[in-house]
Amino acid sequence: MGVGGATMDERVPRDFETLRATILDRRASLPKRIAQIAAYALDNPDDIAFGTAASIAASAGVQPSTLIRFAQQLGFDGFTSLQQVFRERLRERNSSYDERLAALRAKAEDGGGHRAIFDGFVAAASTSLGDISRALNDAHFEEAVALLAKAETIYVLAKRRSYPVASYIAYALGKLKIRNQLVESAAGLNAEMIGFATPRDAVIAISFSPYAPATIDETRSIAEQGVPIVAITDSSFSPLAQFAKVWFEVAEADFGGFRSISATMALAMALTVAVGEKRREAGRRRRG
Amino acid sequence: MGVGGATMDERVPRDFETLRATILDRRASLPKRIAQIAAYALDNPDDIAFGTAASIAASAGVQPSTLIRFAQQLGFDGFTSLQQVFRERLRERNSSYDERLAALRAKAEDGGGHRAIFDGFVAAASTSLGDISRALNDAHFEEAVALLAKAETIYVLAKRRSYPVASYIAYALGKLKIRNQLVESAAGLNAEMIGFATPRDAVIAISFSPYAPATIDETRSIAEQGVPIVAITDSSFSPLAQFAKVWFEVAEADFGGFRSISATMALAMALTVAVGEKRREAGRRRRG
DNA sequence: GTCAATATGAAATATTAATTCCAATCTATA
DNA sequence: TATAGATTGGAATTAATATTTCATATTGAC
Repeated sequence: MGVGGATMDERVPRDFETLRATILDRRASLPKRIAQIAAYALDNPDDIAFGTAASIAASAGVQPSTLIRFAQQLGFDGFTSLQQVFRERLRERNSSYDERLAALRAKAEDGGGHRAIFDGFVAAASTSLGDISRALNDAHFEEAVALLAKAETIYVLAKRRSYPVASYIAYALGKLKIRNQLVESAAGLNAEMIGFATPRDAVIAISFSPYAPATIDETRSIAEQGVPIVAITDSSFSPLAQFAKVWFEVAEADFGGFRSISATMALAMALTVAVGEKRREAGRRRRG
Repeated sequence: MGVGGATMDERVPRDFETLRATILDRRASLPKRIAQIAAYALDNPDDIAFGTAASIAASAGVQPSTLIRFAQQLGFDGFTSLQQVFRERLRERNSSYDERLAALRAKAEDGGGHRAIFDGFVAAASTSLGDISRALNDAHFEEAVALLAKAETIYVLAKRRSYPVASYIAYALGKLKIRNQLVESAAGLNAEMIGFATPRDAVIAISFSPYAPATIDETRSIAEQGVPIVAITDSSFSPLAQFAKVWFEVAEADFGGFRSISATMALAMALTVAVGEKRREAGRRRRG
């Protein structure tokens, strides 16, 4: 005591890369069984993340107590805390942007200037794009495109935060000469407008939590008329999903309480252009 | 075989996609708390993979027993076996991510359906975000924020392709309780609306080549009334630039003839939120 | 080859987490 | 509105898992 304890400098590796480096560094000086489990850990990190001490020890051909000794030698206070590092690694792989976002948020909060706000929104947008790129289901996309391509008129339905997306879709459809109807009558004639839709038409409905009641109601009533619906929403439990023939789940990252809209926009643009494309293909085929 | 026991049909989902489909299928018939945990599970699959029954239940706002009932309703014999499915998903995702990406790229290249269109828009959006992140001038941004923060009313001016951005800004300003006016009268009263603006107000004008003549005209006339203008446009030669106190040049990448809009959106959101922030700061200072 | 230090195996124990059970509360129905 | 059935919350119980302990084996120095 008093003279600077031996364990004082034993900095416990908190991330996988540091841990890996530490292990490789000490490799030569490790006793046989410890070395065995060390090699196993670096070769099968996923097993360490999910297994139990007993199951891992068995796979590696050692006793559970050896596994714990290994963890302790590295400075952890037991197997459980060593395992955290391996689990963290898996999580981070999936969402490496989350930390960056958190950092930016912190910076923006303690007065990092307004630039931090801008960076935050850019990061949120990038994250969202990455997520949707991974999550989008090809088959659903094709199905949605097919459904929309054969519609006589495409109705576009969205309020509030989703409205900009709807107005963009309407603009792009117009450019592509695809008949469409943005449901947004200031005069409160939405119900009448919707009344004209038939099963030969189609709907793109967009709504995110908290779902605008008007969007839900309108979607319901148009679905009851037998008009097929493509929904863009943020959870499979969204009230929109139950009415839709096809739906897309878009998880937008948020910054400062405002969610990004980039992933939704990218999806909307892709849908629109793909529908245009499909119609051209179909037209070509029909003409010969 | 033959007699078909009662539990025989209870096919337990062994992979995540099947599980997901099963949950969505039964969604409507699930009791409240079970539905709550079901929604949480699909929205936060990683948490299910890593958490303990107690921690997950707490995050989802239910009792651990509810979590177990949920697992049992799906045919698992307990939480632990349900969790296996979520863990398996993570392992697979990680191990095959690179392969999947490569396959995707290959497919996109030899015209593998409409997915390529989607990927193209995601790529365009990412590029645009990267570009603006590098190009944005901090000083200009601060200047624009300052100018807008002290405005009595913020007028938002945009047509056609830029209109979705304008509607988003108007929505966000409204949420932040900042007085604003979206100039978009269907009745053709834009000129009159603009007539009310004074030098104590401010304008956000957005227009990209080919510049909508109406936007240019309206921006000119409002500038002549001495109202300060922040412009978002795509070139320093843009007709908007000459009227603006501050302007931002946003270069959006395009795909298939359609330009991305993500960078503009990110800038718009950042401007809006930063203005809200600045007003709060100013308010705090004024009050003490 | 002997001794001390270190490492290992295996079982005992302590801890933590999953599961079950029961009373209380809702919900739909007559 | 009374009642049966379903659902839920929370504590009690049971199962599992990590950790400790101690006896035994191995290694290296003299």
